[in-house]
Amino acid sequence: MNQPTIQEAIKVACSNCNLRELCMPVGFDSEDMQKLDEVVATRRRVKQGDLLFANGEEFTSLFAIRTGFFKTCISSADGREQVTGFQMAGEIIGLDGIVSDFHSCNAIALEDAEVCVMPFANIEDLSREFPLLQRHMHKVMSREIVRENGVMMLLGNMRAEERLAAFLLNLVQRLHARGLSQTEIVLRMTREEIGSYLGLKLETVSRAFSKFSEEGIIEVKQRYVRIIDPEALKKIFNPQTYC
Amino acid sequence: MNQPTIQEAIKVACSNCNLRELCMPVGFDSEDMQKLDEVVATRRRVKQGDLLFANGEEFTSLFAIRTGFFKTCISSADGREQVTGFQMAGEIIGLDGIVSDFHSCNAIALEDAEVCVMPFANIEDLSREFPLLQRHMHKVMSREIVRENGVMMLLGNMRAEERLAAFLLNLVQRLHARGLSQTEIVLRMTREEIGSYLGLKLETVSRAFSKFSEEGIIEVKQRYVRIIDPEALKKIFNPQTYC
DNA sequence: CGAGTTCTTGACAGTGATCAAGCGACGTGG
DNA sequence: CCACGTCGCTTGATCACTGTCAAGAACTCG
Repeated sequence: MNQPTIQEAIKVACSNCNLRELCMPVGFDSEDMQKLDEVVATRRRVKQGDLLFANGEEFTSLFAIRTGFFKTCISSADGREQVTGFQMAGEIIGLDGIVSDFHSCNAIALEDAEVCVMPFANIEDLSREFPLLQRHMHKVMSREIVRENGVMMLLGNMRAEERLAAFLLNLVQRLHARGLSQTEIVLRMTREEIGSYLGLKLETVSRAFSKFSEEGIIEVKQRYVRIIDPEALKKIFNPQTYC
Repeated sequence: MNQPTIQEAIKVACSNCNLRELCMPVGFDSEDMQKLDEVVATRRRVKQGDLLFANGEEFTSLFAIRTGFFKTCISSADGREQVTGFQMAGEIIGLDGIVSDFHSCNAIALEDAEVCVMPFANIEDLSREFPLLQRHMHKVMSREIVRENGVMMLLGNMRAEERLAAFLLNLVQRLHARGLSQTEIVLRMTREEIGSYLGLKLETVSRAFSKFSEEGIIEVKQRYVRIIDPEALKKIFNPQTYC
């Protein structure tokens, strides 16, 4: 579980990465793009179940996910765990560490993964040189703040089925943005992890899946989920708009 | 409610502001400090109940709170409201707007307030010039992300009394950092607003206050709260550490 | 001083948690 | 390739915390 992960020396450039539009700013000419490649020091592989970083670990780098799927989670002193997010290809992970120079959550790979290691010092240096990169980093952080605002709404105001509907819609939307199906999902996380993210117990998550399935809104078979009636899901998530 | 707020032309400098250490980076020499004064364009007064900015409004500036107390909140399509934070003197408000150039929440003054208007363009320009300022802004955003992670833990895993204990401890700690009492609070928000922040109904908040009061942990009289037994509060918030 | 807002408290209801049992999928090793 | 063990998932029964509804008290502010 805790073993050090393989550090790879392959130096691969953002400039010819097909995920560039997801994790890097757009609008660079090819010359500047070369310089921008310096944000990525190395790549690193993380096996399923392994930590990308852990709570209390020193913060040095942000990570751009190239392949794979992560969860971030925090635990309270008495051992209760809260999943704070699920991250997929093209997303940036590690922002929690900036404020104190130590990570305040665990990042765990839910499937074998590869990340680009971006030393934060490089990011800050290049941000001073390239306003586009500076702006991009600000937007990445602001986006995370806004996402968490939305989660607070989920956790504070929504009922179990609304939360799950919102979760599925968000997931499918992000997967679709990556060229995957708008209707079919293979979940990378357990019912318990979904429940932790949504402030529910795994049984409640399971029951909500079953209910949606009975109502013909989705088809569920373990980790496989097919969305049959996305409008019905949106209606559950957001009743008023549809009344 | 929505009327435009008074824009004041008084140009006041960070360099001789007693809140500088709360909202600005430390370690500047006096010459650089002069330049840093350029982040603040003007000040603005906001009356109790008025909006500092509203959901959907164009984002141009961050605001540093000089005096007063704010809440930020979002509403779902069907009108449910979620308070996403309470902000006090020295704190920065408006980070939600960076990602899309539009604000995604409402910021409402809970008492008459004055803020420093910091055009974001100024902040970005000066951040490129002053690494200390750049680092500071990154930390401010990261701190907000980490704070929201903590709220997710509250909302997802804690029970009503744990949430209220955490809320009171957090509030008193922030007030103490501003030179106010460690034991006495005058709440600026209603039970309903506290409840919204904590994912509870106002009656539940009221009952938790009453329970703490009966147990001799706090003394409550409407908005006035005195913490008699902070250790008991910490124990409620975080049971395991004390067993 | 009075109207309206905020807060408290009680009674009851409902959503989701808890406890429990069994099923199904998957991976490993014989 | 099959048997078996483990882990994850489903489903049922019951319980408890918090929500809802209601009424009245206390406070605030014009």
